[in-house]
Amino acid sequence: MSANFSVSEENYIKAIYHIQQSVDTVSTNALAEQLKTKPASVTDMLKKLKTKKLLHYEPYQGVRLTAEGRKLALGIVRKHRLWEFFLVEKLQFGWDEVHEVAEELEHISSKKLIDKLDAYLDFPRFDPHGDPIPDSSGRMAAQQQINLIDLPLNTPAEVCSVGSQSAELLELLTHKQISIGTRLEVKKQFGFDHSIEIRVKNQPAFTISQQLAQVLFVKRV
Amino acid sequence: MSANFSVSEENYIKAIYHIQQSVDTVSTNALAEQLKTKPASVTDMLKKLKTKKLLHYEPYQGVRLTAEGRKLALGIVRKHRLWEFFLVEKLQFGWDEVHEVAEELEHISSKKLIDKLDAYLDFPRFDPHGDPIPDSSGRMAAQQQINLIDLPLNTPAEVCSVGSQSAELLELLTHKQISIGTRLEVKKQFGFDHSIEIRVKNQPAFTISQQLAQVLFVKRV
DNA sequence: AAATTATTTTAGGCAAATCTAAATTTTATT
DNA sequence: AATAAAATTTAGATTTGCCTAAAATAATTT
Repeated sequence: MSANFSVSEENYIKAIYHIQQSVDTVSTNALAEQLKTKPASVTDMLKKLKTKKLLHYEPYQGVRLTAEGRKLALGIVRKHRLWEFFLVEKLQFGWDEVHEVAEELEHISSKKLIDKLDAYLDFPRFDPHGDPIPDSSGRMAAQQQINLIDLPLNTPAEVCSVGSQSAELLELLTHKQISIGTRLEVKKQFGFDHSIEIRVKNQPAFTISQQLAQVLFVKRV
Repeated sequence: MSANFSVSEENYIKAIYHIQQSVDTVSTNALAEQLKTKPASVTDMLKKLKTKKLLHYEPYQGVRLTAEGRKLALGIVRKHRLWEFFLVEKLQFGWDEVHEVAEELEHISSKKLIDKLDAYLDFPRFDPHGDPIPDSSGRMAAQQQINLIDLPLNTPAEVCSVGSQSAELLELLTHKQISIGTRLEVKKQFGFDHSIEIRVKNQPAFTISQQLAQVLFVKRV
């Protein structure tokens, strides 16, 4: 039954899946940038993947995965995250050095392999970055969000929710230029007042209070 | 330093390596058959691999790996056999169902991965088929040959050497249609006279004496 | 030694996945 | 609404790895 796709095709499907986490329709340019290729190449591949019914695509209208495409994407994500878990848990890799290797391993096709690996690892639900691992039928836990207070030092993360909607909080966030999607790392933690020093992009680091940190939820990136 | 080769290139190098175990120089046809491709395609690839200095090749003269080619081949063999060991030992695959999956895994490029896997498996010296696993510098134990007497029941094996050259022995072997390369399995062992019943390919099983079995050396296949 | 057969190489093409440059369509701006 | 800018697609090439058919070379047989 389940067809056989090239590494390239799988990478396109995976990239579309990831971009669709934040926008409904994926643009040719966004895909080209993500895949480090040229827009013209993307167009070619989209036409091919459309004939394979993995995505909805009309010229100039962007692209969305079909149910079948999503299923394939979840299979690849499952493999990627299980292999990452294996590398960290069993082979003692650091969680920050597993991505590249998993990018290769995720294209190994044997379903039996991945299901046996899953069982061997005792069906982990989150990978070393905190991202949920789809089970063999494609279901997975909601995105794991952690409190900024609990984010380890020097771990890239992205603000994904804020624990209050008060005007005062929003004013403070605006002033600090923090919003949903802001990427940051914690550089220092001060035990005295539990304040933390964070760094956004390449800007200079600055300090935020315990009270503020406690209402910010992030996911590792 | 170590360059990056395509899956196809690696498969050619590996095939040449294996064929060179029994003959010094590998013919285009032999390679084509092993790789399930056409001789013309082989010629193309040989020309390419020659420019990469992985092999010695002159038109019509067959091919031999260079030291560099051999090193690459040993790296691939190492990966293949370590993954096979992993699949059987940790993931509970049967030893007869790991080959295909290992054919894919052997092309994962990370050296760090394979060295960590090696350590995790506690540096095994033989894979589940009894073939030796090269260490990280390419050294490996001699081919594991065992006496036919010691071959477990129902284990496919191949005759690889004969412990005597006597005419009488050769006559007997000819009559039983056993030669180097014959594939067989032991189906029964009789304690009374230590004779064993063996089966060659799909032919009916037949019995051979203890004396004969003792001079036949096989390797698992 | 000549002729036949088998092996190997060359020549010319094809499909996948990419690229650059040019044309087209959409979106944004005046 | 017209124009400028941005995004996207088309057209035409390139590379890799494979193919078939034909030519060249080597090996075998008579």
